[in-house]
Amino acid sequence: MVKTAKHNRQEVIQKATDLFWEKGFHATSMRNLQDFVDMRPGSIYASFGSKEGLFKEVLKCYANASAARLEACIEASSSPLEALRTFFNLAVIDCREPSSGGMCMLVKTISELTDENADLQIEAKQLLGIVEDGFAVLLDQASACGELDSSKDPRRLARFLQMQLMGIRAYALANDETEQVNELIEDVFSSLR
Amino acid sequence: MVKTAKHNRQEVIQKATDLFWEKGFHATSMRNLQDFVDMRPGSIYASFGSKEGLFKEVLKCYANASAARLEACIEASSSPLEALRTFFNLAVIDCREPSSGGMCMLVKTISELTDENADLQIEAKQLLGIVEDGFAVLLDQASACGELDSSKDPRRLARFLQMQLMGIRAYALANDETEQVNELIEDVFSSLR
DNA sequence: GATAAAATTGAGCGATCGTTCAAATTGAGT
DNA sequence: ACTCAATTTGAACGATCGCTCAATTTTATC
Repeated sequence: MVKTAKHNRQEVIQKATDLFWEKGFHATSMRNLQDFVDMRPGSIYASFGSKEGLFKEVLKCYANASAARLEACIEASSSPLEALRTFFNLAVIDCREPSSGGMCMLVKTISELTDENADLQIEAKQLLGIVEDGFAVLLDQASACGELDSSKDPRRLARFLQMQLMGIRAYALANDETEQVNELIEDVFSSLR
Repeated sequence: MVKTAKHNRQEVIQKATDLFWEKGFHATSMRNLQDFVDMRPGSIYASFGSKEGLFKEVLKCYANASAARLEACIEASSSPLEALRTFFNLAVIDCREPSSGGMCMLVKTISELTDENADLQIEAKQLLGIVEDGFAVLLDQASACGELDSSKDPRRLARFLQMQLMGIRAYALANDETEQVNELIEDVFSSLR
């Protein structure tokens, strides 16, 4: 027998992601969430325990989706660097669709939260590390197949790329000129060579 | 006759900056501010009109201070690129002192706020533009005095640098390894040549 | 020192916050 | 159909939100 619960957990998390991503943790009220996912407070608290609990679950799903997208870029591309390039383009496009909040949700979370909610901060930092690890693996491959100057340290390059992606998505928030943002991606990847 | 008001306006704004920068707009309550600047609500509202009004004034002062710091870096340096390098180092150090919020306050603001508070968003975007203009002027000089390959477009390079600075400060939030952050600055400036 | 203007105070407004829980509803096993 | 556990509901809790304003204190002028 299939799941018959009125609210599919993944759908709820997805909707909560949309809202949290756009408005941030503090500016999203439980009443906003109740309306948006069409659940009453008791149900939400029975499922997720607290606003923080729901948010933490949202962060995990978001990071999983990011890792999955990077994987998809790899399979759709013929080389490691091309995969990274595709991933960057996707991230910036996602950044621009009005439904999303713009920046990487993990960065936005780290930026917003303080020592209150320390556990959420730590969670977000760890999840960012996972994505960076994915970059490092790809850059290792790029180095191995000669697509990248093998004298460069892949781990350091991964940090460099992670930083640049954060920068581009932040910059895109403040500057609506799509062409200029695309030039930034261009500049990043030409600086790799 | 000198100003004898109990609360110097600039001091109040500076304290408010510290609090807003660290906690963000939404997470900073008026009661937090009342305690921190030691003023009662009536006084604050008489001076600044609203929480938004105070925040907008804080943003302006923050941007002015940034521009002034860039100017100071220019005077303390012997070349345009060296001035930029000093400015980057300063920004990242400021980023790391625990009193401040870490990221550039303007980026953090744009990241946090939504269409509610649209005027604050617009304000922050414009102020960011001013800093970028400062970069462009410096890069123009660097190009003129041969410190920079004159085939490169200074405006585009200014956007590139602005993006990188955003990226580094965001990255520094998620990664506490000072050495790795310094390597990032290294990488950015070596990619300019 | 009397007086008027300016600045500051703090109790408290209505609204909203995250959260709880007794009651109502639903779904599976018999 | 009946039962019982699981799920969902929504009114309501105390706390806190941004903010107001009559009352008080401070300051400037004479």
